[in-house]
Amino acid sequence: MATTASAPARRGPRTRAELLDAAERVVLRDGPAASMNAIAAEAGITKPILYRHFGDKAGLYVALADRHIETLLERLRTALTQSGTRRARTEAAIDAWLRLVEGNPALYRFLIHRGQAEEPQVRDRVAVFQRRLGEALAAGIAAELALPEPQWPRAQAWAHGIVGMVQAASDWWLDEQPFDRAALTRHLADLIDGAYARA
Amino acid sequence: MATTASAPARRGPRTRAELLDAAERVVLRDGPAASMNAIAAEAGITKPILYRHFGDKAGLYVALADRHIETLLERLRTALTQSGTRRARTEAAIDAWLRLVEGNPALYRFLIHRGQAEEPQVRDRVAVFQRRLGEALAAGIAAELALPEPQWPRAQAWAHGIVGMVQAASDWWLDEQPFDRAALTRHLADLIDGAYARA
DNA sequence: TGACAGAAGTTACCGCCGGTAACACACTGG
DNA sequence: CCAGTGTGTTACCGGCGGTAACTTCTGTCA
Repeated sequence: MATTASAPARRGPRTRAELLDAAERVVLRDGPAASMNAIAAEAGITKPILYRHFGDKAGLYVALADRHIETLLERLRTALTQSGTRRARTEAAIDAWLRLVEGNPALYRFLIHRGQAEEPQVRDRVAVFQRRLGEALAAGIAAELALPEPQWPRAQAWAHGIVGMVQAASDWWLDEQPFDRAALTRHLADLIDGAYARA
Repeated sequence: MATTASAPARRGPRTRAELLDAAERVVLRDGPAASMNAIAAEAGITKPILYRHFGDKAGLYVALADRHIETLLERLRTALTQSGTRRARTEAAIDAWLRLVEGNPALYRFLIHRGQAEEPQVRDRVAVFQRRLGEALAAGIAAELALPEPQWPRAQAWAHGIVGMVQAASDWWLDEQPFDRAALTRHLADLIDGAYARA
């Protein structure tokens, strides 16, 4: 039916990248509840091929996330190691994150909001991303403060906390938008800077 | 089979509380992926009764969450309004949260970690809890700092950020446990207190 | 050129899920 | 005695993630 003479429907192999493109389109359109059938249809193929490529749904989602995670981690590391004041580094790192959030909320929700969850395996593997963010930030903080190794756990606690802070504030801000991105960056940097203690 | 003469299997009505008890047992045992069938079986009944009581899975989960949310919110409000130093209030609020996390990780994951998610309706309604935490904290901060109304959004940004901070730090800490609860409380209170800026 | 290995892709199925329709049984009040 | 109401059941629906088994195409090498 779908494959009449007028629609040759390519028999050749799809590349992994093409499949991921299709999957991304569907996920960004339907949210993380996107079904494997829908993704396969979007890619112009059927389910078993997806499973041959990615193993299971978790594998597909991880592959999807990996395309963006490295980019973002790199931007954060750049922000964290740039020259200038510590405050500038703080703001640059937060802003790198908020730009992603503002520019593509659907992608953000997919990446960090572990939207799918159903299967524990998916939750765990996607949660890894948040952990990697935290570890990257912990390294940045330890370097920033020149902390000796015994104090690393403290830096880790702070780092994972800060990642969660920016993430939760992003969620709230996406819904409410009471001010622009730059203002949120400032407010969060203020908080990390100890503005609450001084207020 | 399961209902032989030796097991009369009660024909009388189950109360809503009994059903919630059973649901809670299953959710804490199997995680948020617990199926309605499993919950019904645990309660000694069958699915349609659950649906008569709670409408759908989201309804059951909300009812389940509501049993604990008010308690926790009350504890937080108490901590936020107690007398003493600001630092003491900060630590008391964080510690109230961490006690729940440490005392019943499974319940914590269910409440805050929006584990289920599959259906958007469930996600949204469960996410409401985190929002309420944030709003309660925002009120506390606005009161603490005697902020005029125009500055409330700033307090909200901080509050929702801090809620996320404590939550993310809890997640990490539950897995790693590099120090005890009191130390985590101190570290997080330090961060809010501006220790990073002073370091 | 042609037989063939193997990748690419399909159909058809499995068990389970959330959710519902339709029916069976007890208990009460008129 | 019987209707009505609430409690429970069985049996089903469509759709999900995932898989087995088969077909069809394509490139390779004698």
